[in-house]
Amino acid sequence: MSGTKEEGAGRKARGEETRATLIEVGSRLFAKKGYDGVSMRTLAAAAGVNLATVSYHFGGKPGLYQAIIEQIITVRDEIFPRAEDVRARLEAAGDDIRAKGAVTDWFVGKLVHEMLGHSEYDWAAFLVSRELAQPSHCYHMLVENIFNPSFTALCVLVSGIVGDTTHEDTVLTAHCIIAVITHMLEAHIIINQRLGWKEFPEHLDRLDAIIRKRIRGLLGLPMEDA
Amino acid sequence: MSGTKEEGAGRKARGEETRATLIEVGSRLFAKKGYDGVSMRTLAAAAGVNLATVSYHFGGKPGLYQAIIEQIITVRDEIFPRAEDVRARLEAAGDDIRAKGAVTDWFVGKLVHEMLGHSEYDWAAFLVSRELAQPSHCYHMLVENIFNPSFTALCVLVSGIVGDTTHEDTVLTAHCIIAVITHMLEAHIIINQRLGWKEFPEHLDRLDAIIRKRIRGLLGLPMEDA
DNA sequence: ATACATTGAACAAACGTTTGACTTATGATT
DNA sequence: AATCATAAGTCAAACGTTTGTTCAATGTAT
Repeated sequence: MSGTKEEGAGRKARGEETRATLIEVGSRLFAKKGYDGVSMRTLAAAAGVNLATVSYHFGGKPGLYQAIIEQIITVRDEIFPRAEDVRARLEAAGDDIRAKGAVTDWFVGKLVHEMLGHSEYDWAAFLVSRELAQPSHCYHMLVENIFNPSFTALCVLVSGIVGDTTHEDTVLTAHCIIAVITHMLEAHIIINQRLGWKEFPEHLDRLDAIIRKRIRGLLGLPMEDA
Repeated sequence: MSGTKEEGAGRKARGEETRATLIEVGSRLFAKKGYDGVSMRTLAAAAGVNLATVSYHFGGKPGLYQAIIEQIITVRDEIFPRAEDVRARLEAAGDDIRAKGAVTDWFVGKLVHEMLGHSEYDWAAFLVSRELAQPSHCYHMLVENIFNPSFTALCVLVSGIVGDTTHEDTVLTAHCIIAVITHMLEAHIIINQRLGWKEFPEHLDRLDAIIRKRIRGLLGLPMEDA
């Protein structure tokens, strides 16, 4: 009776629904067109609210964008594996190379499903990855709360798989893995066109299998799990 | 006496130098801030010319952007290996796996040096790669003249190295290689910071060696050339 | 009655574009 | 050789829109 999500909003959360709508519509628009490519009027119209409503709730355009980033930060752990989990699985795997391969598969599989599948967070990943090439006023917040924790988890995986190597090798290899996932996101239009696919989610198993195989090879693991 | 490039411009090429300056300054600015993030006034000021000069030479903002894209297209072959060259080298390599590795090294090395080294074209690669995630009115021109020819060359390499496999595997593996190079470009700020480097060009040999190794692994080649 | 939410109207600033006058090499005419 | 008409290039100023933001008025549940 109290708070039905979609409609109603009977009692106290009258404006809370508007906030949520603006964050959702805004993140999709900003991800697709870029921060400067979206005007407040376009955004308000797409969300079905008045122009002034955005400024009322978020204080302005930068405020809405920051609210979107902050919301993404709160769900980071649902998208990206945590360093402790990676460490635990690696310790359980020990020196068994097949078990190590399984840890890699788990890691990559989670990224593929959360970032390339039709999860709630596909636009979020798109938006965040753009900040790398075109930093905004939220960049430092993202470095602290998204990029660095995710990178740490990835480094734990890489150094656990490839063993002793140089710091440079670990860092760059970790970024190779990020590269593959984010590129599939950014270039999904032309990739789907070249494969004759319509969208990734319909072929997620094939996509997952191929990416997993290539990242295994990249890490020096056996590419087939025979 | 006739046409000294930098200064003078005594005779007929009075405006030709301005055009070149605007294309160079424009490509750097568009690459860094995005099309919508650069105003005509900012651009004109950065180039040291009057605001109206841009419209005079290129007809407007979209005209300048298109001129930049067209100039990039003319130098594509200096950046990206051509499909015929890849095919020729692969045929010369035959079934020797070490020779195949050398072809891969040549391919990747060229990309690393042209796109990540301080070549003339580093900003061009940055600008073009953004079109994948955020297509402009020049997108189809880029697909025809840059993306498709480059992708074809890459597919020749991939299918020549990994042998018979599915079409999906070839396409996605080719994109994995593109992914690594373009990501190093897009994320160069945070990568350099994490490595304690200042800029890629100062460490190009290390960068080249590590990327080469990882892409060899990704393709199922031996990672060390022992 | 009160506090929160939404609305249409207006604001100054910045946007891309256009205009007309001024400057300057070039090529034909004297 | 000196002169002049022409065309190309540059510039300051203004054009009409669109931008993000603000404000006073209205609506609405508690």
